[in-house]
Amino acid sequence: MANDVCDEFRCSPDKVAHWQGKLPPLKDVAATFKVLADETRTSILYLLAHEELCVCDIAAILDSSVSNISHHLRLLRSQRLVKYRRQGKMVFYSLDDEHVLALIDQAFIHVQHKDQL
Amino acid sequence: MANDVCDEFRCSPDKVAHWQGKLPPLKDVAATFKVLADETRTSILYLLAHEELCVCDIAAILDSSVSNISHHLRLLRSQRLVKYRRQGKMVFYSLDDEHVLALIDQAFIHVQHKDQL
DNA sequence: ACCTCACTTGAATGACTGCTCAAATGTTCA
DNA sequence: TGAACATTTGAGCAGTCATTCAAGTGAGGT
Repeated sequence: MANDVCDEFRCSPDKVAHWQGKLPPLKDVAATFKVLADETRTSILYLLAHEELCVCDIAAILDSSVSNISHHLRLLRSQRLVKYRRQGKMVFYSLDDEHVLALIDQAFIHVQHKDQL
Repeated sequence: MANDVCDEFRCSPDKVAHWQGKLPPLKDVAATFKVLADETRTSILYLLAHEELCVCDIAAILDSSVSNISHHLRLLRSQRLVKYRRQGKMVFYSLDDEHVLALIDQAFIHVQHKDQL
């Protein structure tokens, strides 16, 4: 006889019932965050936000291998976050979706808010 | 003698030199995205954005185990994304940082923008 | 044609992550 | 005190991920 039951009938049946099938498709949202959840990739996006760069440039700036950067760019392409352009032997990458910048900025705000505690 | 060298002196030395030590600390930003990069956790945040819930409620709604949800809540707490309040035997969780909602909304926008291609 | 170079791709490996089970905490009630 | 219950915690396991290495494309120059 408690106000907040959590036995047999599982917690608050009303709340549970209220949410049945009402959750939006957060799978894709999580997938988007998954691509951003890597320092190398956020760095690439940060760089491309300022200027168009070739794979070799990015690798040199981030002090990583060309192969590794190429793998990451492949992931970013799969989520339509970056686009590329061939010029001779080189491939230049740039941002495909400006929304991503807003995402990164927002994350920055959170980090600052978290640290000032 | 090409305009866009990418040998010996590594691509465009000017661009590379320009970015030396100028990258902001994106490690924390990536860490924030890492916490959001899981459907269960984004679902938890989405739920808590609407109402305060106990662990048992969340587990029932998301059709997962209490133990699993508790593990995820621990992660969310470590990033100061949720806060908790004890009431008797139960622990009620709620959002600690409203900024996160803006992040999730922004990710939603990107997903929609990505799909309409 | 051939060689060179920028980049991509695939396999292999070590590290990390999400989930589950079992045991431990902490709170309420008898 | 002791039993019952909501939650936490730790260990273990399977799957995923980031990085490296080696081989494969594709374009330019000779």
